[in-house]
Amino acid sequence: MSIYDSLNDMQQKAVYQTEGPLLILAGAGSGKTRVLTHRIAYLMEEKGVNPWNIMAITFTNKAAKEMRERVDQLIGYGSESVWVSTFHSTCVRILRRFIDRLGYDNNFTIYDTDDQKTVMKEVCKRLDVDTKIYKEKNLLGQISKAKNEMISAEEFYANSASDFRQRKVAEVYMEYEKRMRANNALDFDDLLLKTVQLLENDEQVLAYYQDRFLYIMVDEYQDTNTVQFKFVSLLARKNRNLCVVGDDDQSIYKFRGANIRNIWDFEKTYEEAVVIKLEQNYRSTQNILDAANSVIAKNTERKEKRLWTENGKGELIDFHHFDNGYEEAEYVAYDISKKVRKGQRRYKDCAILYRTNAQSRMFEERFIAENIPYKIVGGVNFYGRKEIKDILAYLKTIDNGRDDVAVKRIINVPKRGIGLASLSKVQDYADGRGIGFYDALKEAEEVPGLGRATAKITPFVTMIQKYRSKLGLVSLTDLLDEILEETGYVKELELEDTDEARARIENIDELISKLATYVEQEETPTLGEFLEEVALVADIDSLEEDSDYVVLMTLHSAKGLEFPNVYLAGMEDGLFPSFMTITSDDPMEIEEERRLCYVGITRAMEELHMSSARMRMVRGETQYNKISRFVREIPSDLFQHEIEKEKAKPEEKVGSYQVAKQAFRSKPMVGKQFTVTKAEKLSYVEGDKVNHRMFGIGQVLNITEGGRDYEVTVEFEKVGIKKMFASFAKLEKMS
DNA sequence: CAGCCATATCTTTTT
DNA sequence: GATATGGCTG
Repeated sequence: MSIYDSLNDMQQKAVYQTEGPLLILAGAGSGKTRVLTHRIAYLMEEKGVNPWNIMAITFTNKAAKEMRERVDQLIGYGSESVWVSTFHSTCVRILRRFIDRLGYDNNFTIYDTDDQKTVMKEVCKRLDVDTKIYKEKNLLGQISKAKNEMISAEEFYANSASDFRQRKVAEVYMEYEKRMRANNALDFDDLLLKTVQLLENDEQVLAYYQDRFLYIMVDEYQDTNTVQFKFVSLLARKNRNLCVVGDDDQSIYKFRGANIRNIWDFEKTYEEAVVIKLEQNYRSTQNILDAANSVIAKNTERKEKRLWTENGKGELIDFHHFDNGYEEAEYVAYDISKKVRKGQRRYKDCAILYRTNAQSRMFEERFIAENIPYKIVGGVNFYGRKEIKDILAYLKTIDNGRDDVAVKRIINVPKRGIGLASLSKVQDYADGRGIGFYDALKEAEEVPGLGRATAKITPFVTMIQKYRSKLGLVSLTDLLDEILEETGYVKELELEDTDEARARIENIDELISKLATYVEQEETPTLGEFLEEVALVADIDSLEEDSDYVVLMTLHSAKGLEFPNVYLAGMEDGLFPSFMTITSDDPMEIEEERRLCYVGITRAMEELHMSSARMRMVRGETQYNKISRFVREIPSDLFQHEIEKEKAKPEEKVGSYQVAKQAFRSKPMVGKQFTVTKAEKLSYVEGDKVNHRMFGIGQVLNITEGGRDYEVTVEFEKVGIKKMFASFAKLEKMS
């Protein structure tokens, strides 16, 4: 009796296939982590492979941690030497050691999205880029895309000669790179990109890692992008023992550069590859799998798989159509507390999954009212909070004096009376001398025109220098305490005496204990390493098994998780699938959305609920959405109740109630609203066909005269009924 | 220079 | 509806 006997035939085959390229197509819930962990165990125990010659790469820290724990349980020795980590931390480890060969300093800092934005703002200012036309976020998106495709700033520039806009973006890209380098900082994309550059340009380093990682395993392969693909290929080129695990039906990160072709073309890239399909599902009931299968079957391009299970049929799917989002939240809250009260479920058995983070708010409000413990994953990341970023910026400044973004963030926090004018003088001085911002601060008295501000800057510099000299002498926790004490950061919040300030203090306390935990864990804790760890955590990593709360998160965050009882909320056309994908010309977009739905359904083990709302507030405007097409793709005999047919004439639904409510609401504002531009007369009337630049063609159902503007209700062919202000909507009448 | 108020934009998803 | 940004004033 060996540990491998508990695996099914296909799983065993995957475990025993240790040599050469291997593609494991693992359907949802088919035990792929089991296979990977057993495979690692098998390599060590039966094949005598040294643990440090094995590498397993995942996307999240949570997955990495889980894998390591399970290998530990399986073999109980040597597992700590197996290299199990995420793409990003793997790269950081490599770069910390060798990035000096690319001309960077080895103690580079990692910039998150916020920091990138700050840099981008400066870039735009410097290059005189009109951020009304070229949005910072958009520019960063283009740069990120280029980096994911391994296009350097220089190449981008060379390719942009013909297009004015592209040329502008190229200039921004170059300046952005220049600043990142000056700050000795890398963004998330750089971590991968620089590592690949290093491996490509430095034979020594490449050979070192190729000989180190003799067996490579990659989890969630369907979500790898071009750089990640390149990274893995380079490492595996010599020994070719590359095992990738994934499910093309769960590829949901295209927007982040993931290339589903990587998994589709694996057999072309590695001609000798062995392919193994895992289709037996151990997670869900047959009904849930049937629903998932029928939805995903609508996709045209995919590797055929059909999940089956030995579990019973189980319960039917529960679908509800509510009038609005409040009722939806109310029902879910009620249903969960009922089940907990009856002892059928614990809170942690239940998860609410939605398309957009914004949807979490209503559930949150309801759960607070009903006293249901909950945890929201995603949204504003803990490390994205203002107070946390401020304090981390202090630590970063102390750790790496070249991190201008960090210095600028805190130089006037708490208020020291150092304003923008002074800062730009310092910046000019720094630019003129070709030195960093912080170094310029050190020479404040040399900076022309600073005047009185010098006296405010000097104490700040002295303080930072003091802490810097203390590094390594006092413990990190003491250092942080001193900083908080000396700057008066917490004291200021205490004086504020608001709920918000108290929440911020709590967050700071949590950061303190995180630092303390880190210091305890590590043999030789360093500030730099702590900052790095912090930079690479995702929110999902914080999910704890042992606490009992309902989990709320986006469908994206839910990938890889499972819950006995799942609620898929907001199943509406326009929300899920989103307008963007409905109106897109590219049919692949809706397919990606459908895969997301497939991911959602397959999270459920025993019970699956779905719900839609007829009316929903989205960014301050009311939308009337139809039931999601995905719901209708599920055979009706899988539902507990019959789902209403689509209304032929949806006009009734808008009805008099809506008009009356609208008139009522706009009345008190009438007086002053007349000053606002209001079209004298609209070019269309009820019943006309109109065109909207986003939503396409539709028919005008209703026009209401509000105080400020006409409110027009239109039923669009693609996205359903929308209510909009005439002056914003810019509807064009069609003949 | 800091605090207040008006406006604009957001909503797809995140390592 | 909520938040980030920009402009204005004290």
